[in-house]
Amino acid sequence: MIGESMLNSRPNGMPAYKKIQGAIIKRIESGQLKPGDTVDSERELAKIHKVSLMTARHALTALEREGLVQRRRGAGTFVAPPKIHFNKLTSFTEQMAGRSLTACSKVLSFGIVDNEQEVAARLALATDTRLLKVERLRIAADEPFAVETCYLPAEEYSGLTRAAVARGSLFSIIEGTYGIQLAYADEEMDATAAAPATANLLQVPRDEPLLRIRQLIYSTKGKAALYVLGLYRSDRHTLLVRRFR
Amino acid sequence: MIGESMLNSRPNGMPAYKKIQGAIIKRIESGQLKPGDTVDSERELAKIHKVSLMTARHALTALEREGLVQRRRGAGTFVAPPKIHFNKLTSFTEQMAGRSLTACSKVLSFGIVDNEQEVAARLALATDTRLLKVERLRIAADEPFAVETCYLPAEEYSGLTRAAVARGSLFSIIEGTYGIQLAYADEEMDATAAAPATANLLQVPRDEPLLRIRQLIYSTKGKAALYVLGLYRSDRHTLLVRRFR
DNA sequence: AAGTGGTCTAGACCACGGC
DNA sequence: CCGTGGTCTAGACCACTTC
Repeated sequence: MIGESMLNSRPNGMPAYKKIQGAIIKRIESGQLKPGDTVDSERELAKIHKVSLMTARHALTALEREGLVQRRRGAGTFVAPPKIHFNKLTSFTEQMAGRSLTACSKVLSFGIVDNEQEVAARLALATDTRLLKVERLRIAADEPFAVETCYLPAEEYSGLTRAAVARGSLFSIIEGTYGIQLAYADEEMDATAAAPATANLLQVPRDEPLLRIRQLIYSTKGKAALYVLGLYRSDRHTLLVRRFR
Repeated sequence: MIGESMLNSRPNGMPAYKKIQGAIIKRIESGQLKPGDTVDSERELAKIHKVSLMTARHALTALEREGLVQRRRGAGTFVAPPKIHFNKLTSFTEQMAGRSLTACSKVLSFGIVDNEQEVAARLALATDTRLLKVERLRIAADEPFAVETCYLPAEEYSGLTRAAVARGSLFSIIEGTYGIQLAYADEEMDATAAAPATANLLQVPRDEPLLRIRQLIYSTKGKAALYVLGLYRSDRHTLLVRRFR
């Protein structure tokens, strides 16, 4: 079989290891597999899906890094406790959908700026580059819980309207309409006190501690695609991350 | 050569892919490789280190997830900008050493508790389990910048003394003296206002916004090894994380 | 066209865990 | 002991970027 075209065994665009992941995720989400249950071993998965060991292994390794399963040498692979998908870059809309919360956003401002030098620098652009600046209030379960300010290079997203942003997820617009695949985000987190205007928007007292997150989101081409500054109500939002040794 | 013992090609315990990583890291840290420079390709690395493609590939893939290099299909692998080692679980001591800062700690308290039910629950232990509680003030560049409270199952770390904790890194004690390999940490981050006592320790005004991090650190066996609650001066510490889509 | 990373094969041996 | 994950081989084809 050596030398056989990959197209034969993979007519669509989905890699085999992702199919395997999908099958496992489905069994976890449907409740068929509960936390602590053993997942099919590498060898079993290889047989079931008719792939080599390395491919089955790749599927499990990636699932472990996403926190969905836990692997123990000599013992097996087990379903992890149902934590949030840490280390996974997801849009507000996607996150809320995952927790089955009613969520919406209100566009506070929408326009072009060309004098935000720090932001331009972070995006690795000339300091006078025209940037599209969008401020949005994020609301979940009828409570405001974050103010997010996004900056995008105006040239690359020409035609983007306030209405489009108000209607749907910014991520899906970028990935769908503009065909830019987002890859990862470097995030900087610290705490800050709510300024009067922000406090008012979030309906919290002045100087309330807020979680501040600055995201620099990159495309698969390694280019900075957008910059997001978020201020989160700490009583409604805690961030989860997994770090490896 | 099929079937040859692994021991022949790997007399010591270091896997080949880690050796390759080490060689690359060395060239980056010595300045021989600067940000943006191309790293040896998979095929070159395979030849140089006399390993198969999959092994060379494994080395580069892992380095990319640590943020050290950036890979672009069709183009090559490039040295990433010198960000902090996000997503890497490191001890305070290790972090400070990496930034060549003089760092020290002051042990504020050290003793056994058995009534911290929430902590015991997070460690997946009975609510009345005896826990070793260690409070420390972290100081960098002669400025206090964090208060950390660690909880460890007292039974598993019997013999641990206040003097030992004061002297060295808790991580190195756990991994060295007790032979427990730490694997990863799930961290929860939010913002909180400094209580009077905390503000005093950190030399900040009362109610100053602080970054609060709750770490649940796991061993390679998948067991919760310790719980750490940290309060960080936001003006001296921002957390960096990379999230993937 | 040449080179790169992404996916994949069909196996191998090792270290470890649980019975 | 047997099954598990961890490492590894010596290649293959594909999709993509750069020239």
